[in-house]
Amino acid sequence: MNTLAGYVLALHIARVTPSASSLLDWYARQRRILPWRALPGQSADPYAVWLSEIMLQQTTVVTVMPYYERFLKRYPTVHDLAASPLQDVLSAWAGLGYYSRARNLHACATIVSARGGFPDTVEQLQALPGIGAYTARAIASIAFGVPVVPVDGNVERITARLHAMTEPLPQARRQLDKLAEHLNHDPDARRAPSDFTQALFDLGAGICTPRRPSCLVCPWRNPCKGHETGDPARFPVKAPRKAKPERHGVIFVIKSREGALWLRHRPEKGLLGGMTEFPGTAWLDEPISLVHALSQAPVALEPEGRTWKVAGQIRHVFTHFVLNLTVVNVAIADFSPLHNQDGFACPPDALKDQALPSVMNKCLALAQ
DNA sequence: GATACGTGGTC
DNA sequence: TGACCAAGTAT
Repeated sequence: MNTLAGYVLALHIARVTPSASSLLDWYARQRRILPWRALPGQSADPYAVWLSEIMLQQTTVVTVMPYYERFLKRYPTVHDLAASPLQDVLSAWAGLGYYSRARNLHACATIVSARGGFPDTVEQLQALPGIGAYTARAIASIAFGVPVVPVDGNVERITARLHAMTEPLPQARRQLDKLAEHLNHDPDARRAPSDFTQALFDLGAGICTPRRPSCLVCPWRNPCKGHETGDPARFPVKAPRKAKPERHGVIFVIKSREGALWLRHRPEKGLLGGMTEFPGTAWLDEPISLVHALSQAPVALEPEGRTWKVAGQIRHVFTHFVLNLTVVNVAIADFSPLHNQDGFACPPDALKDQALPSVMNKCLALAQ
């Protein structure tokens, strides 16, 4: 950092110095009870903290809750998770999104189980699959009492508001990291790393919220420059996002007389990596003609006894594109003609154990 | 640094 | 209705 930038930064920090003790006092009264969170005076279980942190990446607490409970019941320890086949883990993760998390979760569990437990330093944690700069610091501070501040969306928002930062994200990220780190210079924060980290999360989730922050009851209202501007909700400033392109495809829900469905596994990497899907065309920028698509069905649709029908269309929004799928129902006597195709027959009662992502459940719902 | 990577809820 | 948002990571 050059001298001028350093000077400007020092000036900001000198002007905005919230006290850790006021936040910790607020947290002692207002802390949320969460299943992965230790009660006051107890120490957190690293496995529970890790599992919750991975699930909570870009995902709300409400969404995570039932998945977390199910996972903990199914995999009580990291060793149980490590011993499970990846497909079972993907099935348990299905619907939660960002499926590389589930693949990395399993890989991480294997390593941790083999070494006999989680490491307790930021550096060693961050070397594990699926654990980046944020999660390593979250686990280290919450589970092991290491005095570091994990910078997630909450901490970014709180910090950007404290300093009324006008530099837009994501460019401002490096500067926000620096400013957030200074929160930890307060000895009161360093004395209680676990509580301080979780207090920041709760402040971000309950008070310093994205849309309508409740500044009147905020323990850090006083030094907050964002509050001083009268419109704290405009921080952090964000760069405009790019428009999502549309993609199109046709998908076949092929059902046998006995009610079994023909499924296949997606490639291990990339979009919905390792998840289960119905066979179909590639997803392309332009709509594909139905006639052309039908020729790509895994089974010929002509012979007597096989019927097909367009069930309808589904529209599904992914992170970086919008997918339009035409769902075609195909009725077939049995799966013998598909024997050499890429895929497998799934009996009705085995469907719940499949790793079907939400987009595929949407197709299934339409087909039935 | 930019891009790929899901989903469901809210206003 | 659509745009934004949620405890980010890997490449």
